[in-house]
Parts: sequence; C-alpha cells; structure tokens
Amino acid sequence: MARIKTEKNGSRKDVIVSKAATLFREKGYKAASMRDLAEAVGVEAASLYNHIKSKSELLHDLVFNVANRFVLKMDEIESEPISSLQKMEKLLRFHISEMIHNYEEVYVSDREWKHLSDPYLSNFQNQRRVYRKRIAAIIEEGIRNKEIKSIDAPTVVLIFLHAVSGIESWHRSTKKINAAELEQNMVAILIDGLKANK
Amino acid sequence: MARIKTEKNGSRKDVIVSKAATLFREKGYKAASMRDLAEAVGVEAASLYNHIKSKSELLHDLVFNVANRFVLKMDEIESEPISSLQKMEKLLRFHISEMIHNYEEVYVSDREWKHLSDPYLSNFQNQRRVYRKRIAAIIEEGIRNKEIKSIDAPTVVLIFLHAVSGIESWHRSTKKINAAELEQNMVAILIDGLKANK
DNA sequence: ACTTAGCCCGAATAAGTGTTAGTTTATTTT
DNA sequence: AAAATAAACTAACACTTATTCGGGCTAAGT
Repeated sequence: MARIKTEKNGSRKDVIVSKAATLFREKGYKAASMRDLAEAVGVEAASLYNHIKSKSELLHDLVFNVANRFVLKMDEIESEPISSLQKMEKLLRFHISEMIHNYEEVYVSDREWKHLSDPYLSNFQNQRRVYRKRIAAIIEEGIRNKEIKSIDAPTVVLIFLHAVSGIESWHRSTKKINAAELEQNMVAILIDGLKANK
Repeated sequence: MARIKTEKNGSRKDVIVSKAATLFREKGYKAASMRDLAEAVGVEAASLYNHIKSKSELLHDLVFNVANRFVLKMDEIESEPISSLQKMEKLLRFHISEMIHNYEEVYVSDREWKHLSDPYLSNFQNQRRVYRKRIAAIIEEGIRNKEIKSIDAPTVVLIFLHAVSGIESWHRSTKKINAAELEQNMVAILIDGLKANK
C-alpha cells in the first residue's frame, strides 16, 4: 500500500498542502479535483481525508499562511527608521522575493482567494484592504516629505502590487534573466518612477 | 414564456456573451455554471443552446475578440512615425482605456484563458508570445536610441502588462478617482520610470 | 387565418464533484 | 508477539455539471 512520503520534519498534511498549491496554480481551485490531487500525492482520493478536513481548508491554509507573512513583514518595515522611499524599496524587494521563492503559494493566494467561503472570505478582504492602506500611508508620507512625486497613492499601490505579480510570467519564461537581475530591474523602474523630479 | 431581450442591433447571442463576461469575471469560468448564466439572462439553461454551441465557445469568443482588438491596435501603433517612448505611451493609454471601458471582457481574457481547450489554447499562447515580443522590440529600439534607460525589455513588458491589469482593483474601489486622472497617474509612473536619466 | 421558423421549457443523460462509511493493511507501542 | 493506532483502500452517496431531445408555444410572413 502506497504511503505518502514526508520530507523530514514535515507532516503528511504538509505534503498535501504543498501539492495542492501546485495544482491550484496550474488548473485553478475549482478545476482542480480531489482526485487530481490524490494522484499527485500518490494515493486514493478518500485517503486524503485522513489528513485534511476539506478541499476548502486547503485553500484557506494556503491563503492565510501567505497573508500572515506579508502582514508580519509590514509590521517590521513600518517600525524601521528609514525614509518612505526606502520603505517602499524594502517592501518591493520583499514582494519580489516572495514571488520568486514561494511562487506557488503566493500566486494561489493572489488569484484564488475569491473561492474562500464566507467567514474567511470577508476576513481576507478586510486584511487585504488594511494592508493596501498601510502601503498607501507610506507613499503619502513620502509625498509630504517631497521624496515621492505628487500622485494618487492608491493608484501607486495598485501598480505596485500587480507589477510584482507579473513575475508569474518570468517563472514560465524559458530564457529568463537571473533572479537578482530581475529584482534590480523591477526596482529600477518602479522606484525610479516614484521619485520626485529634482 | 420568457424571451431574451436584445439591445437594438444586437443578436440574442450577443446578450448571452455579454452576461457570460460578467459572470466569468465574478466567479471564474469553472465556477460559473450554465444555470447561473441562464438565470442572469432570464431563461432556462437549455434555451441557451439555441444560440450558442457550448460553454467553451463563450470563453473562446470573449478571449479572441479581445486579443484581436489588441493586435489591431499594435499594428497601427507600430507603423506610426513617432518615438519609441511615444509608442509605449500610446500603447499604455490604449491598454488602460480598454481596461476601463471593456472591463469584463478584458479581465476575463486575461485571467481565464487557461481554460481554453486545445486547438485554441496553444493558438492563444502563441499570439500572446508574439504580442509581448512586439512590445519588447519597441522598448529595445528605445534603448538603442537612448530614450529609454538600459534595462531588460521582457521585464518591462511584464511590469507594464500586469500593472495595467491592476485597474481591476480600481473598478471595485468605492472612492475612485476619475478615469482620466487614473490614466494620467499610471502614465506618470510607468513612462517616467522608463525614461533614460539625462 | 395559416403556416413556418425560431425560440423556450421540462425531462433526461452521462460524466464528474466532494465527501463518508466500513474495512483492510501497515506501523508503532506495550 | 499482541494490542492499538494510523493511514490506506473500495464502494458508495448525494449532488452538480454541461449538454441533448422532443414537444409545444409564439411571433412574423403569406
């Protein structure tokens, strides 16, 4: 009988969640069936339920894991004694790094959160709204200090967040520049685009 | 018996395709059922099949309608006798305008194309690849002419395209700035971020 | 007034969905 | 080695899915 092989220090549930991330990214949450997931894990569909409660729990776990990481980093950056522009750069680099190294999870959180069910759905939407406001606050501070050109902060937030999610294309691309270069290029365009003309 | 009400100069199929766009955007292609669509149209599910061939045809129609519009505009811009930076600005403004005025279709094309089935799927992916290369070519020309700072062109393309798709958030936002302002802000950040330092 | 073509509905189909129950097999603990 | 637990299996349930078909309604054209 085929058992789920765990990495060391990892539960079988961890294996399932991780495979789910890949599958949800590839096919989308709705289109990915529990039978697909079972096959990826190497076991029958029913056996998954010895380790997880439901399909939706998988999505929930993925989404909130990622969300918490971002909120935590935001706490850290906010409290640092650096300029607004430097905060934006740090945040940008963090987003890029997450998108590069935790691709599957981050991507799924970003695209599939709509399928959360309702206590969690509105919870997530709130967290998201607050997070964006915190970014906007940094930008507005930068505008007041004349480090950042005078533009609508929510628009910047929107460009910022979505530009980073473009790294998805980079992952799929065959002849890609290396990760460090990618980061440098993105910073160059986005942070330079923010700087006040002097 | 309930009949589908058409706008003037529009077929009943047009009504269905249009409602499908809204539905696919809201719930995603897979999660949106033909019964949902039927309800939105105001008719029973079976009746839809008097006007369309299949659910997948709906997606196909939406996606390629949008894709063709973009390719057509690219043809136009490429042949104009203006600088690379100006071409990029024109292209950007077109993308923004499309995202504002044909929101549902454009959004669906961007997010749900994965669910196309295979003669069309690879066809779409090809078109997409070519389109991106054409953008990259404009940028590279701008770099050679020293209008645009020396950066990796594919990275710019990726930022560019995804930043625009952020307008999705703008649509959902309650207190939004007006469309013209939004456009101006996006151009300010993205095109300025491209300009070579002088 | 009568036909005809277009349109809609109810019912049915076959495939696929997440999930549960009951049981068997493998591993760990005593 | 025996007993207990964990984790797998098979089979099935109760639904939902897209789609088809046959019959009937309705508006337009003669």
